[in-house]
Amino acid sequence: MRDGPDIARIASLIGGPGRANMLAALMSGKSLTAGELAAEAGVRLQTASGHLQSLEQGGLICRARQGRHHYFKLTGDDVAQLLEGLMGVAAARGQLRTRTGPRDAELRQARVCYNHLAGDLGVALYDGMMAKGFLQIADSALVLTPKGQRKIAALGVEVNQKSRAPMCRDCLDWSERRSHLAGRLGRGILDHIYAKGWAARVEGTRVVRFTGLGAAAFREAFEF
Amino acid sequence: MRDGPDIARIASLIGGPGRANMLAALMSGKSLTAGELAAEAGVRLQTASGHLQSLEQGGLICRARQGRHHYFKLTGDDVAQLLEGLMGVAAARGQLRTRTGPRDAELRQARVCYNHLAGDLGVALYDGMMAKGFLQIADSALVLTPKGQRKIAALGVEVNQKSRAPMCRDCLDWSERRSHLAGRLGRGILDHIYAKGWAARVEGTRVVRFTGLGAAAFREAFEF
DNA sequence: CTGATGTTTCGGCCCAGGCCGAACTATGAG
DNA sequence: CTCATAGTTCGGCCTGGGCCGAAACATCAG
Repeated sequence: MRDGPDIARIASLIGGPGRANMLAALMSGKSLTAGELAAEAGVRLQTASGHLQSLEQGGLICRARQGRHHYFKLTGDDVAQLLEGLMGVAAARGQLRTRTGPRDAELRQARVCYNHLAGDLGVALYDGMMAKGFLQIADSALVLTPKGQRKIAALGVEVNQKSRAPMCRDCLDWSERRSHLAGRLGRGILDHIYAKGWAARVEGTRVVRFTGLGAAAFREAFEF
Repeated sequence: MRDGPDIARIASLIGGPGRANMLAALMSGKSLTAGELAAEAGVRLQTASGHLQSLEQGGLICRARQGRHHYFKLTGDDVAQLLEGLMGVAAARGQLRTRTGPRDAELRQARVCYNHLAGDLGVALYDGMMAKGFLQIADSALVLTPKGQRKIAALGVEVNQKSRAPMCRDCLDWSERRSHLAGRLGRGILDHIYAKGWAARVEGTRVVRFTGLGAAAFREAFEF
């Protein structure tokens, strides 16, 4: 089977433990510097530098130089989705890195999944919007109902209209085994959460930490 | 970033050139024996045997013994989808294995993509069903319209109702840069094509070879 | 200019993993 | 039973790639 695109190159790129950790870190959606990524991956800077070059050359990440810093991010949604898929398969196969710690609880509570909200709260939001009739599954595909559209507009959630990415997409959580909301709307809602000051990212992790009031306001706004 | 499922193990499993070739071969949807897979990957049997064990242990493929043959197939749609995603990213990054030959033309014409039809003809079918109002994109998600449901029923296409997989899904071609139809319906249609004798698989490849009459009947039935 | 910080390049060590030849096990055909 | 075919296990060779220390390069702050 010598036909088709070269899967192996890309997969082996992701497959190195160092590079995989870096990519996982970049799933936060933020741009990170070489040093930060080295720390995430637990390797020295030189090693990281090499990996980052490989990933860049492979087209999985791209680099923006700013002064003496080099910021890296995933090249696009397709890469993020691929990594998500990998996590899904890995999780389904029980390939969890057995490590439960204090940070873990917060991660399960609310974390960022590339550009949208995941974790308990993400799942709750999804379920709530489904129950209230804002979202609906039409023929196994997720749709924002007219009622949902009005709700979103009323709340002032801004959704990127230009992107060709799907409006709603469900994204399978590896911690919960349930769906949460991704796609342009998922991103818009997370941005809205930040903008309203309901929650903030915990530096250096994927944890999204809600304030007490913020969590309440969030639940009230989206009625779940 | 020590949290989350262990991406690296799975990715590196796919990343080995030998194993990647085997997986690509299994994307045909057919079960293949160890020997066939060894040939596909271009390695000796002993090597293949080792790889197959790794893949099995990693949960990407499963084995069915039948006499002295061991048949392997992908464990599920999620794995196939993951591989598809990899192909997509690889193709988008221009990582095509530059190899054009006589077989290539047929592959671009009509081939199997795990369990549904891809290639020129697959894309044409998709476009046609869209144009005729059998399929529709509702909020960036693919839906089979009532009209489409009647059509499918009239043709006698059998769709697996039990599976929880989506009814319609679009699947991005790496040869065309366009969508074709996947999901339960995509599978049902391909089965229908075989059942009607419109086309048959070319042994050992992903090529789907239509007969002259078969191609005409296919186009007429689905009105494209 | 000098010094501090962030990143890359170079050279070398080392080991995991790919591959194969040869021998062994299982199933089937006669 | 014997022979043939499909697959696995074992042992060894060898390359590729991961990682690091040291040194070079780049950018900024004085």
